[in-house]
Amino acid sequence: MKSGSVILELQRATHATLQLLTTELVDLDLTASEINALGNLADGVGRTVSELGAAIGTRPATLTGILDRLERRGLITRAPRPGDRRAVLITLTTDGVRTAALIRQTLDAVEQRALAGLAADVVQAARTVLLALTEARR
Amino acid sequence: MKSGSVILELQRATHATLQLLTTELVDLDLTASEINALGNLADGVGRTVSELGAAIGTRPATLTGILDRLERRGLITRAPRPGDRRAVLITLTTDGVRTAALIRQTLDAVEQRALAGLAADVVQAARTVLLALTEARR
DNA sequence: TATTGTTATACTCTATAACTATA
DNA sequence: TATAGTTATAGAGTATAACAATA
Repeated sequence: MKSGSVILELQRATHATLQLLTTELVDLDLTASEINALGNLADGVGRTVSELGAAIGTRPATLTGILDRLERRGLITRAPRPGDRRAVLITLTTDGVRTAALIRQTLDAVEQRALAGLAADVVQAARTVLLALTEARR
Repeated sequence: MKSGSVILELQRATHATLQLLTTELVDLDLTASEINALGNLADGVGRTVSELGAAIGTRPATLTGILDRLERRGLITRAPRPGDRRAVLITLTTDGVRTAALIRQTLDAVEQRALAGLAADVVQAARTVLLALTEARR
């Protein structure tokens, strides 16, 4: 065992699932990043640009363009955050809630299908490893 | 437990490790995709464009540009594959071997550092899940 | 005819730095 | 002065379709 690199396997899995997701959600006409953003907002909790950027791994400058398109399509709104007007709070619109729910649904379906044969503790172990890699520092 | 989506956590971990990697390897002046390609070629086994594309999750049309830059920098060579001259066999040059080795070394170091506290069977479980997600079909 | 890879096009993502507005 | 986000720019990744060479 223990042949390849976990990190290379990680990137492989990410590309594969991303491609599968955009294929299944092709009718929404959204990019992978847009799907990722909406998927993270799906819980209905508003987030600032920085917070969302940290969650999906994109810088604020990149996120601006993604949010521009989502806003233009009426899926999110941007508003200054009460208490600190420098920050921008991103919230799903009614349409956005519906779209995000569909994304989460598809996400869960893909996940269940892919991991159907695996024991719960195996999946839980994977979560632990993913979290450790996410928090890796130099 | 079991709050978020494994797939969203997967993408988060990928972004984080990718960013860490390019930071640690900034002296090589390579993009994430170039690092990914070289990391996959590091075992010294030649691969066709299709094979490498499948390994790193990019389409042949995308890979062409990545390979163009790696070839221009003298890290890989392209040659028709004996037996099927339609296919292009990608091989590391001497410089490429050295660079790929450094990448694998850094990859392993990041991985060891991040997963230091975790039991071997937890990491192995994560590999199983990553493989299952990589092979997910609709 | 089918397959492998490249090219062409248009759009999206990315990094960096400069900028605005708030704090 | 510092922070949050946007804008500007240039380069890289992406999907799709059309194409040449080979099978």
